[in-house]
Amino acid sequence: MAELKNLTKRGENYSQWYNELVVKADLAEQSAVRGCMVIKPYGYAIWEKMQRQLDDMFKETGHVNAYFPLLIPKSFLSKEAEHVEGFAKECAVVTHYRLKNSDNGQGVTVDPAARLEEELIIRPTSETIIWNTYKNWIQSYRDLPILCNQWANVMRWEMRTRLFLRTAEFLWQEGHTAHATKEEAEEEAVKMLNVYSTFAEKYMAMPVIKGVKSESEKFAGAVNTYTIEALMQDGKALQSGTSHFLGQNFAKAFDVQFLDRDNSLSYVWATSWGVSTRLMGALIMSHSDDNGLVLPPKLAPIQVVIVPIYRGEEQLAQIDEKVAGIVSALKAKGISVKYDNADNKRPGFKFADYELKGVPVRLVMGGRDLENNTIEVMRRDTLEKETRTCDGIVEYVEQLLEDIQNNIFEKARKFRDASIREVDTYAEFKEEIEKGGFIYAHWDGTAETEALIKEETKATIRCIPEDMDATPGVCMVTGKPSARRVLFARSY
RNA sequence: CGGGGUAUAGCGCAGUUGGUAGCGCGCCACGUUCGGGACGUGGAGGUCGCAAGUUCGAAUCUUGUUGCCCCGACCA
Repeated sequence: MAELKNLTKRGENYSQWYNELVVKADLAEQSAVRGCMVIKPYGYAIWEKMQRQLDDMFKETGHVNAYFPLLIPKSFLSKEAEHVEGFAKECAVVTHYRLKNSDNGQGVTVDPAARLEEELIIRPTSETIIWNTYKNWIQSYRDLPILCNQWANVMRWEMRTRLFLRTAEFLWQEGHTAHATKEEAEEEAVKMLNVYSTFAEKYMAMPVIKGVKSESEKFAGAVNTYTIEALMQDGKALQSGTSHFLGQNFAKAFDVQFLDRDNSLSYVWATSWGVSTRLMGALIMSHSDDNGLVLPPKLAPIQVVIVPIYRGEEQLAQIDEKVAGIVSALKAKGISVKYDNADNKRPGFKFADYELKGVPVRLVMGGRDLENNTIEVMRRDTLEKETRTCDGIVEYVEQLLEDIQNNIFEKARKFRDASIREVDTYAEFKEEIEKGGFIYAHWDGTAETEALIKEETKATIRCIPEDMDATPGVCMVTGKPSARRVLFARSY
């Protein structure tokens, strides 16, 4: 059992608070392997719920799952110029295929005789290996579209890592689609971005801003990168999912052409899109409070926990019996419920522990309740407690879970909305960016200005948002014409 | 790769002028407890990161070395 007390307050040191929370709530821990993470059963249970929901949504939009190799020949990676440029600096490379006993008799060493003729790259993303494969799958327009997704691990050798937010190895899904027309591919990229934003808002209860990345922030090898950007409680933005319109870049790099209806040969149009275990970090930093995690009911592995308070085994037996009916009725409604009658922890400990773990609803039954046919109900989002009659408790809890889901979304949305400010001068921008949140300002559209702003303020263009005011103006830095305001923030 | 820390029990730490290892939490056993993080009694657990050196004697001093953490550069 983790040490539960003395979780750092959120305001003091957000970074430290986040780290402690992840560890103490039993979600994950640092592994012995550099930059890698062990996702513990409780954390993985949340990820599994995310996976299942996303997978359903992919299926509904016509996608199928497949699996491609972990290792990518070096030559594949270098076929698309921008792509290799973007990823080269963070690739782990396999150079040998055999070990041998060390000469000094201690342990094993890499056998120099077993050097690979061509090095293999541990995938940082799978576009190249997949397009090398799609080449063989596609001859005619009748083979299109291809709508594949894969659930996989990838590896990016990051300098500095943080649990869930940036680990050297991470789990994700990556969709890779091939289309006959540009329009269809663009539509696909937008469609999947919408799947992500729906998932974020409806399931994670996390409001997001949809938009397009600037030229310098887009994916290496993409024509356009669509993104959902969320705001964390410390005022920093988090890119939570991306969908790329790849144009014909990878088709040209891997020579994937198809014969159209009119017998003309053309290159295939592509998209790719992904979300990762980073969403776990997003979830944690969107809702948690000083008592620990706050999980949206739709993703909570345990939605309802029931704690008995008793004197003596006889009373416990009575409570067990009374609770059993409630448990089975809740389960019948598809609600996941845990009855914790372990006798080695006292109630107060259990209360604190389940709050730390973000369980949305807690029911408590003690001797008084047994006499009165009542039960205490506590909701995690507001920490409010009330004692209610047991009659109709199942329906009440069912409704309460829905209320909590909506409430934490609304709370996060209000926080996010209040953090978006329009700014017209660079001086004002510099001042406002210190306060965190999103700044909506005019920019002349050049990479130079963007780089200058990043250099001077550490703020980046998070996206050119889809649903926000798009009237022209003048750049806050250079005074040159600006097509529209864009969204700035400091980010993870 | 730069700058700053740190390394002693599973975790968090103390250890004075060099004298042979300690505290809290956790863990195990038993008992009493149980409406917001219980208590008592007993117990298990450490070649003090690693390697040399100084010394009668090193967790402590010297040199080397390695790991980890924080701050930058890089990024989902």
